[in-house]
Amino acid sequence: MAERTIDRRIARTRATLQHALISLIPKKGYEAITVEDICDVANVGRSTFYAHCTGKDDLKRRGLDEHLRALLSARQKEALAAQGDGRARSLAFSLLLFEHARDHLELYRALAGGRGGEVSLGSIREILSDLVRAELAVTAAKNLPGAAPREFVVQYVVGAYMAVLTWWLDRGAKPPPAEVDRMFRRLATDGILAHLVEGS
Amino acid sequence: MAERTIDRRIARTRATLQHALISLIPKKGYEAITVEDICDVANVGRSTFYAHCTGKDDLKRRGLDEHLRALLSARQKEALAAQGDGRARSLAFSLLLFEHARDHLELYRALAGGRGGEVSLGSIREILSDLVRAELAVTAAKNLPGAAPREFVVQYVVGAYMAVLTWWLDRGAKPPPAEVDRMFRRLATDGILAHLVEGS
DNA sequence: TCCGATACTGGACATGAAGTACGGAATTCG
DNA sequence: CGAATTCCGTACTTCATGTCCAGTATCGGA
Repeated sequence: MAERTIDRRIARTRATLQHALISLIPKKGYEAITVEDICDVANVGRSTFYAHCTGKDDLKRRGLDEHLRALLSARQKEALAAQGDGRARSLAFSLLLFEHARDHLELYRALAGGRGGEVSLGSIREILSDLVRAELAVTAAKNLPGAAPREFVVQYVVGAYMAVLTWWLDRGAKPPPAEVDRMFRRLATDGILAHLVEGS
Repeated sequence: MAERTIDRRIARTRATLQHALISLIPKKGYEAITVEDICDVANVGRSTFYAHCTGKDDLKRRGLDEHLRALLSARQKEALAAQGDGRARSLAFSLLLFEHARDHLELYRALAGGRGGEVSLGSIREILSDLVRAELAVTAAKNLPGAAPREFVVQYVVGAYMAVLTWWLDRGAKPPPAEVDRMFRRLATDGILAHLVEGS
């Protein structure tokens, strides 16, 4: 309502700043980047920078949120399609996110890979936690006595996934998403024991 | 060889600085802490601080390393004992680290819990990766075709463990270490599927 | 016990980044 | 085209970092 059509200058500046930040992260590492660096690369005055966001973290968060929104909508569609299919595949987010990461490799590598990724990984982690939590709520009717609490399982799965994702990204996203997805879901559902004894 | 007996003044100063940092983290969060804050709490001149370490991160790392060394030696003993037993228990580090964390709750909560934990978690993550890697090298003779690469499994397991550990710490380490250890190792070895259908 | 060596004090200083403020130039929208 | 908005560039304040140094306290060895 408030913002009908965004001024082209604003859009340009924001996009330029985003791109500048992303391009800077692999070179210096997120922590070492200064606001002046970003403005320098983007050819934008520092005053202008502060007119758009309150700092480095803010800029990063905006960019990440924007891209994750796209993934979320895709995930929504997938979920609906799976419901139509009759039964949703477990850990459905996995393949989706792997593919999304591959499609925006530079972005993800900058945001989540190696050093300096901790900040934005928090956002992804939370979103994933919600997805897994919802999925477990359907699959596991209630907490069995003696079993691990649901939140425990959520943390377990999401933590494992995040680790695998960043590892995959750091190594250049070599194996195709489908394969990485298969490996992850196999480990998660059947455990490492099954993985060790059987082969495929 | 070089440092026979450490000067008492040095030992005092270092310990005081460590304690000051630890006590500050829960209040302000690691990122917001300044060197002056630490010196203020510790009643130590800033010059003195820089005579001992190069900065905030350095101080933190030293403290963590020191405490992890203790754990490592314990782990070594455990590993030897298990070998004498005939067969080492899988994921042996789990119980050990949970117990160690409980015994140094404040330290771990400050270092690994909530916000500001990302820095030092890196150290723990690396150490754990080494342990798991070594364990897998024994258990899984070689990479089966079609199976996930060993490093993939390592990242998976360590990521899951770190997530569970920080979750446990953030919630006050309520369940006893033995129970958390059991839940984790069950999930890791048998997968979440087994956890969902069976109870215990 | 005493003395040389070593570590701490406390303050001054340089550096560099974070934010803020504002007049004038450029661009956009209607 | 004209009014409104945005951007530029510069200057300024604030704050934390890191270094340096002379004086003082404390330690370890003889």
